[in-house]
Amino acid sequence: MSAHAHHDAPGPALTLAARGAVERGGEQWTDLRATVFEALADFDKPASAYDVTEAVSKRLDRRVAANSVYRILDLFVGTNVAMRVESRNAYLANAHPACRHDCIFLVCDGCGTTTHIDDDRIADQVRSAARATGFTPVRPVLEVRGSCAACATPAPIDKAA
Amino acid sequence: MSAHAHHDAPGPALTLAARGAVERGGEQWTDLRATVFEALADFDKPASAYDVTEAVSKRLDRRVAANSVYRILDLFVGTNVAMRVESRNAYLANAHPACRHDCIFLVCDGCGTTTHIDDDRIADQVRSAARATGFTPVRPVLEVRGSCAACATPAPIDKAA
DNA sequence: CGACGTCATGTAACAACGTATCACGCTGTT
DNA sequence: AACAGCGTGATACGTTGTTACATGACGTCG
Repeated sequence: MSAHAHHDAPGPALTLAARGAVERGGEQWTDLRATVFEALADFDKPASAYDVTEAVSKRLDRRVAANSVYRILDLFVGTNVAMRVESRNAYLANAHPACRHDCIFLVCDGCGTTTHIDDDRIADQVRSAARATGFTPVRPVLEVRGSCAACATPAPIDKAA
Repeated sequence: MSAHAHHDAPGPALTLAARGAVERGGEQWTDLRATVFEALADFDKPASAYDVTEAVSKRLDRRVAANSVYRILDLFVGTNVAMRVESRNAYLANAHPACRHDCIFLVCDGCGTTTHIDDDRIADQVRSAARATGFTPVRPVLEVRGSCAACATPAPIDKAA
């Protein structure tokens, strides 16, 4: 575990920002929520609710119920403190809880690494294309499965030779 | 935007088109596959693999294993005959198996109805935004949660009063 | 100070989604 | 007839997500 800084905001600052966002949403910032957030933020890939449950249980040295974690994760998504990667059934801490974008996730099918782009131009086009059909967009889900630069390894999906 | 004809191709023609696409993909068009496709095409909303399993079992008047249906659905997705709605864990028959687009799904959180837009302009932008970061896109997942015109009912997500 | 309400969390059970593995039967080939 | 390849059946398992209800902390109000 050497010094790898995958988050532009360092841990404590990020947690503080998250706390602010949650409280501005009219929700409390409890110890468990803090722990869940920190555990989530420590992953550098999208983590499933069960992964987070594991991590939280380890941190607290007691068994935490998966369903509490689900609730908290949902609350985080609702307050823009975390995001859900639909095509992976997994969650990611939001590095910028302050700004709400519709971000685009780039999900590597090889290693699972997920990066994101905030391209409001594209997101706006998607939203207005939706509205043009009489649909009222609430939450765009913009994800791209593929291979990251590292795993330029091809063929993640096919059924082998 | 009323009179909605969600399947421009009528049943038999659509099934035929699907068959063509599957066979061009080097796969066989079996009776079970045909039944699965027809059952799927009969839903006007995204259907879960289990919904399809139910429907197929009813049509054939015998119990079909969910896992066979999964295999077939995956094959359909691979041959562009069906599409998967990630944010719903559900599948949709593709009304145009002949043309491969990256389509955008509009998923109503109220009634579950899902329509789709084929906007290659947006899809291309998403793909190139991804490539710009060194990522190799394979399959964009473009979905929008929200409310359809009918269910203009607001508040699909919140936790109630 | 005690009754009560509200909210976060725990517990247990369950439902939904997805995959692995091995067996069986059909079809085409030799 | 033997074999290989493929599609399917059957069974089991693992993961993901939800529901219902109980408990405990904390604040308000009588």
